[in-house]
Amino acid sequence: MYGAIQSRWRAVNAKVRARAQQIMSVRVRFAPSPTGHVHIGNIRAAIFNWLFARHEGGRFLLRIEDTDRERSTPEACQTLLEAMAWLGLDYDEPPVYQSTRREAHLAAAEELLARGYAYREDKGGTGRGECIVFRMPSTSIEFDDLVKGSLKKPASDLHDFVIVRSDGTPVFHLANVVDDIAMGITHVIRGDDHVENTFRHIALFRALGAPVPKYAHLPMIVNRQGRPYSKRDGAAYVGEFRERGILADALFNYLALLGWSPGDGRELLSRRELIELFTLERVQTSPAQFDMDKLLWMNAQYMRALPPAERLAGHMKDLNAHGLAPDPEYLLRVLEVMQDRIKLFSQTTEQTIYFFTEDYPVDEDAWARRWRRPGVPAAVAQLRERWMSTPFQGAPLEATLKEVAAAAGRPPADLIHAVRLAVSGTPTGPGLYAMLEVLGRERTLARLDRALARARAEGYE
RNA sequence: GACCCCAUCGUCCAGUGGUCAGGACACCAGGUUUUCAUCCUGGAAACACGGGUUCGACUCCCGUUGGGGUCGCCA
Repeated sequence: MYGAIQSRWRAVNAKVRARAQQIMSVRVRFAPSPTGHVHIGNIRAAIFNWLFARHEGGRFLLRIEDTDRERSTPEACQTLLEAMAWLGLDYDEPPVYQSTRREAHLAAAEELLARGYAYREDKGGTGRGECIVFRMPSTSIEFDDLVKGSLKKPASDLHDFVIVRSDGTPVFHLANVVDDIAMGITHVIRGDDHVENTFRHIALFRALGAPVPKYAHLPMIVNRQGRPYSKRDGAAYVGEFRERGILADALFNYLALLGWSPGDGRELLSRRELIELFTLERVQTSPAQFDMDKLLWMNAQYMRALPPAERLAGHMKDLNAHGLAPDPEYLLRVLEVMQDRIKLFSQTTEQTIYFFTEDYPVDEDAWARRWRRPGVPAAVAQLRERWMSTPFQGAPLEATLKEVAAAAGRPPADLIHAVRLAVSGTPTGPGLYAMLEVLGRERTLARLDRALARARAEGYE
């Protein structure tokens, strides 16, 4: 008997909890205005919203605030959507285009008017006609910011503001709040630059009879001078990072760590781990300076962890973009000897050009430095003759070089560097013998012949 | 100017009254290597300043200084 009551109570209780859960379920949104490029500060806000939603098992929504018809072109929206997709910021409901919600915004304004929360006015007698002004309450407004703590504004600092322009279009504040209500937003996670707006927004929520969401204001991403990071400070838009060959996962990981950390020192975090660890409580209160060096380092970590096929594709793409289309098998061998030397896909061609064409740049200073040494050209000439019949593999090539060097009474390094410059044009790169193996005998000998001829022409011997 | 926010190595973060103030990037040195990159080892490097509170402050409070944000019929 008692057990039955208890189990029934448990069932009811579970139902109540489930219902409460449904009502309270987290709903956040990213609400950018499409401008044709997506700033890292904005996308970082999107990332935090996304992580929060995923961590809480809530929903992440997208609202495109395209009411500024000047900038909000279809292309700009497309850029935004592409950036989201590239970073894997998937949203749980179809995007809401704010420009389609004008009627709702104006209806809300009418309601505020009807209920005395707003009034019509020809502000300052500008002759522009009547606009609708929201009447701020005569009491102070206070709220608990999830990252900044308690924030308060006395009534004396709160001023009435326009919610519908004299041309009949709704202003940002009105549209933003009306849409947040319609979308059932429970948490507003946005940039620091919105804190002042929050007091107005809270007043609007109340006047509209809607529950006020929780707020979390993120510190800004700044430049070396502590000012908001802009395109003048380097890559600032998502598209630029993508073009430079930065991996989406690396950028995501790096941005997640700008203003937040799990607290245990871990930095290389998978998406899964980020979701699991993310909490607003651990969000930093002070601004963070963007550090490209660290992003580059992180990108290198992600690159080497990439599945081989994806790595190959990434490098191939850059080569293709430069008009090169090497055989995948051959490219694979090149990458094998290049090891961790390429840190960005976008630098592939630049660093491996000599593997694919005879038209590669030569570091003139290094070339002269290596070839002008007396006896070097002659020794290389001998080496070239020996290599005609040496099995073209690392060990024998190395043995031969050392023999020739010894016979010429020179350290092997002298020949190694001279040969390196001759066959690759650059003083840096993979181990010489591995490089020669990939290049093959024919190309190697031809390049040595050219170098020898050049040395002769320049009077080196 | 008014209102608000912020303040630990060069940078990003740990640190929530008692620590030799820790990690990462960058930097420097050494090792590995023919070079470069990687990798390994080591090093230099910070609590803005001044008052309190306390037996004891990087940690709490106040002020100063410095930086930033907001003050639109932009979003």
